[in-house]
Amino acid sequence: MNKLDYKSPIGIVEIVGTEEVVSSIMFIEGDEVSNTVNSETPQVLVDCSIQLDEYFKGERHVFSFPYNFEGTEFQKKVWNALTTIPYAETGSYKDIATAIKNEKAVRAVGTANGKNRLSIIIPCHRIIGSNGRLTGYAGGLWRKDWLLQHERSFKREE
Amino acid sequence: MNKLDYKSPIGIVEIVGTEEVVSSIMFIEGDEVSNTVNSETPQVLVDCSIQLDEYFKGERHVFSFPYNFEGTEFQKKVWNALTTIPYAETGSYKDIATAIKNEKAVRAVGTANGKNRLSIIIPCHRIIGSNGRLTGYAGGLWRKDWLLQHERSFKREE
DNA sequence: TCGTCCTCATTCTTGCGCTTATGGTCGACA
DNA sequence: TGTCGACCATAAGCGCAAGAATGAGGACGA
Repeated sequence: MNKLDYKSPIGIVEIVGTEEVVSSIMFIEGDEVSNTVNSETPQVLVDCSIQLDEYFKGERHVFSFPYNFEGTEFQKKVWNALTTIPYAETGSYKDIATAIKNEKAVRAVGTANGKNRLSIIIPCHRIIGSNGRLTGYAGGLWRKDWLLQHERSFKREE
Repeated sequence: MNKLDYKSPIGIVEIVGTEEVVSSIMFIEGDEVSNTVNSETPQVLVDCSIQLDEYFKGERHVFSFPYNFEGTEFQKKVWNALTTIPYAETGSYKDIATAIKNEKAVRAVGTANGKNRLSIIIPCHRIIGSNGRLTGYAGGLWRKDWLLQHERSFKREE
């Protein structure tokens, strides 16, 4: 597996993938970059890091590079539903449950959410509790909070 | 479990049992007696060792003290069949298989035979191959051979 | 005498199914 | 606010059952 680290304002992001697709984008501990770009780094990983950089600058609201996620049927449905939430907006776990026609599977949605390996791209951070609380985030609640505020500050006027 | 060692001409025999019945009589390695008679030794174990001594002297052909064996239904049938073979005589594995009305279970008889824990009392040593070979014995083939010759030399004239 | 195949209860090994515990929830109620 | 019960997919823990391997044999052919 090829790896490439991107240094974001809120920590190192490790990008993992094959020659053709990105399979994992995760915040990792520490503040040192271990995997830098070299002659063997697949172009897709470089593209990903560039788009992430644009995202953190507030310039990019939508991503477009090849990625794939693997999981159970249920998880895929949840993750696909997540991508329908627009930039800077939020939805509740129940909204997702309803969207995939399994209204009572709110907790299962939470679990599937936590299994997502494509941070930021699949916007887990836009899912909050029905009461407005953040409730949880694999990368840490403070990052979830930061990401939401970041998106709101760069929201396009309509 | 109470234990008592008996020193036979062909090695130490370990007698194991409760206060009332003997449950195991096995040849063990080494030539030193570890468990000797003391005030706590159940009478049944002492009786057993006495009868074994008589057997090894050629004086006893039939045993009579309380013992019990545990095993599957099949094993019990095999072991019961074994006890019908008279002193100094032999039978084949097939004979036993036939006796328990399971003629083709010759190998299974061999396996059950090997699981017997009451050496000498249940005369595994009297079972030999159809071709006359000894084929096997948990305590070692040389002991099987010795026991058979021993019994033949003390066989009662009829 | 040696090798091959047949046969049987047991034990060991796997794998599947069921049960239980666990979460990034929600809603009602106090 | 805090507590509590309900609801859902996973993961992990168990139990049981089917399959493979084993062994103290026997019959047969080379």
